Amino acid sequence: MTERRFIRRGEAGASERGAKPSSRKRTDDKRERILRAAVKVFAKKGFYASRVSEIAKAAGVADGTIYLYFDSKDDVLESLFEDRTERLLIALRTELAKEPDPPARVRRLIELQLGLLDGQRELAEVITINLRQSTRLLRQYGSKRFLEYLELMASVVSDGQKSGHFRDDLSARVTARALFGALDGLALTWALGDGRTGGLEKAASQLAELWIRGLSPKG
Amino acid sequence: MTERRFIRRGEAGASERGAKPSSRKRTDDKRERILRAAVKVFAKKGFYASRVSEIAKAAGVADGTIYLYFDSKDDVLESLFEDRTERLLIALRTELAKEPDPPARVRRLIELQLGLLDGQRELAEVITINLRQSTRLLRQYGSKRFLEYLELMASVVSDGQKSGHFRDDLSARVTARALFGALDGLALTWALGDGRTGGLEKAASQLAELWIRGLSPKG
DNA sequence: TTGCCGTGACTGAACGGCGATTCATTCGGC
DNA sequence: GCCGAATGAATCGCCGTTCAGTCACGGCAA
Repeated sequence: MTERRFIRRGEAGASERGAKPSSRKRTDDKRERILRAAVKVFAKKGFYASRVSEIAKAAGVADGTIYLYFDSKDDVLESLFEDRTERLLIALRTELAKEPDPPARVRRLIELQLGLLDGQRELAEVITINLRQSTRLLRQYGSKRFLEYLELMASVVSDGQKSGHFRDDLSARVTARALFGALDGLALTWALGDGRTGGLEKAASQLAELWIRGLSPKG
Repeated sequence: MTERRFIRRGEAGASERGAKPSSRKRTDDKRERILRAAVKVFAKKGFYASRVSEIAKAAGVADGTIYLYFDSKDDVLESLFEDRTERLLIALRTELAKEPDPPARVRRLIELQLGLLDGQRELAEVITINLRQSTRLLRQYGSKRFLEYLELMASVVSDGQKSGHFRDDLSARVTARALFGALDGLALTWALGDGRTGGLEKAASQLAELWIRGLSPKG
């Protein structure tokens, strides 16, 4: 018998004064709390070495509670990706729509992707490392969000080619994959290394310079 | 876990240092056979989903035999990586030593790394995916072979900067990480995708073009 | 207002399967 | 016969998942 009672409801942070009276709904912020805890735990130990009980503990819920919100441990990881990648894609699409100049779009793409991870070392670690933990997840994603992502990058390149801003002797798809890899690799080494906020920012700027010149037409 | 490594003199391959006459009677090429089997199995199912018994079966040995050559399942992956990366590093160093022209060295680097994987889809998969499976392995490697590798790449860049062949407004280290990422990402998508022999070759050529121009000085 | 239910979110100890590792035994060359 | 290599069935600890209970809350009747 544990003595201490768990704080039921999210109202621990009492700010919810006049909020929903329907407090006991399962749709609390519990799900999000679990996801956040999962990021921390997965980042620290990796998916397979992480115990469901650790996530539960970090989230401040009981082990069983996790299964009220997710089907399985796998599902936690999967949902995490789904959720975070979705956000990233939306942000990218919105931002890129505002910028017509191809070189500037490439720069924006790079800055956005790295900028979103900067200051979120743990998330960066989960995304760059754990994505590859389960082949299943990767293969599955390989045909959904991930490809969608690559597609977005490739379109930035091919648009630039069509308008004559970029050389056209390169496959947009290959270029996109390489760019994705470059960003991913940078994020990975950063996450495993110092992981200091701001570190990625400078790298982003340099990388943009490099790619823009690399893509420039011969003239 | 285990820090000590038995170097069980699997003299099948490496005619490296101190080529000992094959005096070991029973120490066949078993070690190498196990490693080869591990590549197949890991590539197919991923490290964590692979069973030691499966590797044993694929290698044509008993489960217990694996523990005569390796400390643990982890050690199999680690040894695999150690072994294969070593070969790659040696090949790269040898080849790069022959080539003095900086742009050509970059091209060579790219062609070699991708060329070695081309036609070895399974190995590519293990290296690009499974390397990230255990954070432990990755972190540990992060300070050994992996850094050695990045160092090599960075030196190609900084040498070119010193001689004035490359622009010097980029950090050689950042550039190296990005290049590594680009190669890794290309290999990854290739391995997960069609994985056809020859596919990487064309990509390598394009990537080289891109990077060489990206690194070129303002001119 | 008070007290009594019904509901269902939440809990966490216990279960059960699984698979890495072990080790008593066998094998085969010298 | 001796010795080390090889075997593979048995072990055993671990951890994802379950589920029988707990209890907070809101509703409702008196």
